[in-house]
Amino acid sequence: MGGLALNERYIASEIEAKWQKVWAEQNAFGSEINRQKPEYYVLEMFPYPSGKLHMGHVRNYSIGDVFARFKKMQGYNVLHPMGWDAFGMPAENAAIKNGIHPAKWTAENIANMRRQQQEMGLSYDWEREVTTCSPDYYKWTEWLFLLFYDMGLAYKKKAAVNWCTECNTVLANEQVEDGRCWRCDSPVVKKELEQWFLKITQYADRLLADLGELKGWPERVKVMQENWIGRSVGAEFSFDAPEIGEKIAVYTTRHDTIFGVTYVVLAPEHPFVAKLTAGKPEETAVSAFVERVRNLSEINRTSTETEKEGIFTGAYAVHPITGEKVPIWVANYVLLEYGTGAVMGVPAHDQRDWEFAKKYNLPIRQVIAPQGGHETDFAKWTAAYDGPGVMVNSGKFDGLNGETGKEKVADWLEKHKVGKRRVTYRLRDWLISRQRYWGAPIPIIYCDKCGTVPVPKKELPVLLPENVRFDGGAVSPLAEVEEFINCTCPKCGGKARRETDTMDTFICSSWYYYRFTDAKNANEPFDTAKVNYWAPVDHYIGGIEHAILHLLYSRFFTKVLKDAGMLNVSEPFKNLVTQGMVIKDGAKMSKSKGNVVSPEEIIAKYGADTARLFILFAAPPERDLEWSDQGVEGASRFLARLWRIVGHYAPTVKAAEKGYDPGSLTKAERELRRALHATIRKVTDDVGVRFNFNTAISAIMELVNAMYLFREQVAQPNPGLIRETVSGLLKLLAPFAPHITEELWNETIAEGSVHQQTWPSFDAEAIQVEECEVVLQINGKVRDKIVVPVGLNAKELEAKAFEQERVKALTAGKQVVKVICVPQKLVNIVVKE
RNA sequence: GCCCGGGUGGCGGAAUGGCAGACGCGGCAGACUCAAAAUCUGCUAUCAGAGAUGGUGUGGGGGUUCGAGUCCCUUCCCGGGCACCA
Repeated sequence: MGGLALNERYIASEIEAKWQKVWAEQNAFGSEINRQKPEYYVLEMFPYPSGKLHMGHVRNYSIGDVFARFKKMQGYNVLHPMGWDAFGMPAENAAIKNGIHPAKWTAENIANMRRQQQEMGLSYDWEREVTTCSPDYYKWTEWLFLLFYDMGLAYKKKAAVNWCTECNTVLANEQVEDGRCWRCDSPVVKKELEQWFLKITQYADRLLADLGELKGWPERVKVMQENWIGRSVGAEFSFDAPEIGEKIAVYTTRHDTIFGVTYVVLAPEHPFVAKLTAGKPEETAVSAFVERVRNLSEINRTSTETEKEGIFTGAYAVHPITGEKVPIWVANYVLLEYGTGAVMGVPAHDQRDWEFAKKYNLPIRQVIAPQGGHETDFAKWTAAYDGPGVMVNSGKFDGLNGETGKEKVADWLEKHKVGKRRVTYRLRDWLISRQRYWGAPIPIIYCDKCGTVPVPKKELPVLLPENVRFDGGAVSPLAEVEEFINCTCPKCGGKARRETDTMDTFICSSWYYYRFTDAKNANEPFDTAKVNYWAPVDHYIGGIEHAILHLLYSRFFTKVLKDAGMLNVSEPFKNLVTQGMVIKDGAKMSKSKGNVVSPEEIIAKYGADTARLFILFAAPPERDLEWSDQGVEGASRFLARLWRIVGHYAPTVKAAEKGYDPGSLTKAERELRRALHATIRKVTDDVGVRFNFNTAISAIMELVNAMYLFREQVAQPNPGLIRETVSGLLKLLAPFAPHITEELWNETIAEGSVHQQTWPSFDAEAIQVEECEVVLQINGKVRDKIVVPVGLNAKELEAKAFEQERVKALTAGKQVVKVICVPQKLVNIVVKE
């Protein structure tokens, strides 16, 4: 041994801090545009600065770091930045609870988490760090809001919106889960408020269509987005309501059942309800019903369990084709926000309508003859039939197949100008106003004379005032700051008021990955040439919880920015990895369950390399990962094993000349060389193509095992081969365990940094084996194995198989029906008794 | 209800239609040691058998194939998403 550190035990803490310092001093992971190299942008979803890292973060960053380091070694110009999604409720809650200003609380948390990330040995370009709550960032968030405003994509409207009673703010649809707030889980109620929206619905078709381009996204994320956008193709047409001189528009996807309409239903909030009942005996009862439904919580209102309830308005509508008079009802199962807020009731062919009609004794009329084994006797039906079939009782449309019928009915509606084809989306516009302090101010001014006036771009940013009161009240803190509210109108110079709502923090995170490409630009959000060099993000890694939220918003932003000419990509993230959760004892780690393992403690005890290696080895990235203390021990043991074997060979490597004659190797040496090159091939494929790190690591473990066996067998190995093996091994492991490999590299090869090396390539000739084992099967069961020269063809192999004693014995006296020979693999002999 | 995942040893997990269980954990044994730890080596799906060996085995049932964890049909269980969206 060389009398170096390698004589001693592997102690992670001694080497990790040393190399982290060296890398920082050398700015080893800095990035700049270099058109001589292909670029590669690796990004992990930036965190909310909650205060300290949890295991989910460790997993997220470990995965990203492997990609970044691997691509860099492969010769790519890698961008791998990190930043902070720093606006949001927790900072404000801390202010209310502990009296710390959100800015201070956030800054302290960032400092701590950044330190923890550095202790993980992550290869970030810290020069590009962005913090969304910093004025030089949110200036551009405000600027982008104005861009949307100028493009007609930001508007204010009064609407019944989701209000979280706990957070005291409104929420977007995407942020309500099962009628509860996505962040604090408290019930959401509807509130009628005037709020700012972004017109994401205008991009619904493109957001849906372009999902097809995202070959590198997990199927389930695409499906979730598809469901969320919820495209449906149908028709809109009107029933005359002669009593009030209006037309009631309805939307349906089943216009082939139009002759089955026996009533029309309005949503309780529909504007015609009051008009239709005015002065009628039903008026009092209807308005009481409407009032009762409107006061229901979101959970009760939208549950499928809730019984269908309704009430007759006393008014009638005229069927556009038959001229028939049908009653107009109001019911709780019709939603104002979707379609036209009114539906046609076809109880025979819609289960909701069926239940409703049964309950209120409304007529049920069959207009579709079922196909495919369904009960054809209408009198025996116990539920609506919504399957395919042929139109009946439908006048001149009788006999048409439903699908054809839809087209004919739509043609008829369009020809007679009572309706038209229409595509509807479930997606709603994005509500972005938040009645909170800790967010980017919406740069809008209200003037009594000029109305709504955008803040001129040269006056940005609208800064958050520092001195505000945090009392947790229902009013946003900004609404109580007179100096903030009072301003002059940019148009007329008169007295005016500022908007006091701030923006949803998902706005800040919808464009941060573009800011990284030009993080310090003081004149615009980012330079177009720079963004076009790096974008899109080649590999994005984050949690599945953003399958819709952040990932949908970011896709929307990207399309708008493209339309604005600011960049030339239409999708932000080329490949997406949605990592699984880190669980322990069968449940997600959480304080309430008491099963939290602290990354800080693990790193202190075993080192960052062990933590990273374990978490990458224990499961493939997409799957949930069960935490195992013993598994961590195993990872640590492997690194110590690596340390010892490389330590053993360190003097050999140092004394070795570069290069050797492969022809001079002994059999055992050839075998080691084969193992090395096979490992290079496998790791390259697992990391670069399959994104499976656990199998890559197991392959490296096998190589180390092979080296131990080799050491037992060969006392005086070829030094050149040993050098090649140690060098290759360290390079392969470098992306996973960057510190120990750097240390060992420095103690053996000692040329620069292992992380600056070129990724090894395998030698096809080295992987060639002279002999291989072939399985001999009789009727598909393995009966023997033989070792044969690789070159044997099927015929030779078959002959060889029949020479075997066992084969002779087992086929004796039997008729050989067929023989399947797969060279280098197997021989299957099919025999008959 | 609809749509995605997923069910493989004691555990985490491997297997381009070709030896199921790589690698790791755990367990057992041997070497080293006065002894232990650490380390190194070997064994470790299950049943029968002293062993050679044979049978069984990837949630269940059926199918395609010389050959199925892998493909097809069907069914059960677990996880997730959407859901009064007309």
